[in-house]
Amino acid sequence: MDAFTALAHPLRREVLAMLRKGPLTSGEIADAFDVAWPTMTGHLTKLKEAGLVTAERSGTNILYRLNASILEDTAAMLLDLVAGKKSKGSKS
Amino acid sequence: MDAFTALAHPLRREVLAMLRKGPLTSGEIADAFDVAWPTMTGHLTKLKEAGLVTAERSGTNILYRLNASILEDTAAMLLDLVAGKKSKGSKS
DNA sequence: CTTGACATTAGCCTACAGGCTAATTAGTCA
DNA sequence: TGACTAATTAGCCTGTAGGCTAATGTCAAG
Repeated sequence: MDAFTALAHPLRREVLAMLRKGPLTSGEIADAFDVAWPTMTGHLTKLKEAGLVTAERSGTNILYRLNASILEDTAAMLLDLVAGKKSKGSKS
Repeated sequence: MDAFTALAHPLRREVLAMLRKGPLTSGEIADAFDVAWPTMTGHLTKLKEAGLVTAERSGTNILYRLNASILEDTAAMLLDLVAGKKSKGSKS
């Protein structure tokens, strides 16, 4: 799943906003929203596939962490649509 | 349809890129892609609902025009997710 | 190795996106 | 008016996103 598609779902954008403050476990994220746990796992998997987050085990928990560079890249692509810049993909 | 969802489809992003250079008719847009005319109308309608383009009659033709401010706004929301700014709707 | 908590996978269901063809509306011109 | 062109609407079909429950895997503790 590409970043644009991943960002299309409001819940996934809210998850990203949560992760801004720091990494969180799947349980903490799922608990913050009114969805079943497997549903949240599905959203997190899509965010991971899009490269917007990274996952890392921490004992029994799994920490999800925001990957800011992909978001910045995606925002840059949007601005390219407006400004007509040709530069693509050259990041970090 | 919100802007993020509208941007999720690659063909719609390509249409926006085309419109960067100036307004085009539905026919010109449909002709540039390998899809049936009604299919393109559907995409254009979604872009219009998202506020990303505006439509205006010009004789027998209908001109579609890019609405840059919504794109800029959307890009700003993405950057907000990264930077942690609370301000929304900051314009040029 | 069994138990208990955390998280994902599997399976199923409903709704809607996205594509097509055919029919309809809107506007121009003879 | 009638005909022709441009674009949309209507209707149908297929695939997949997004939700749930139930089952399974993974790790720490005893």
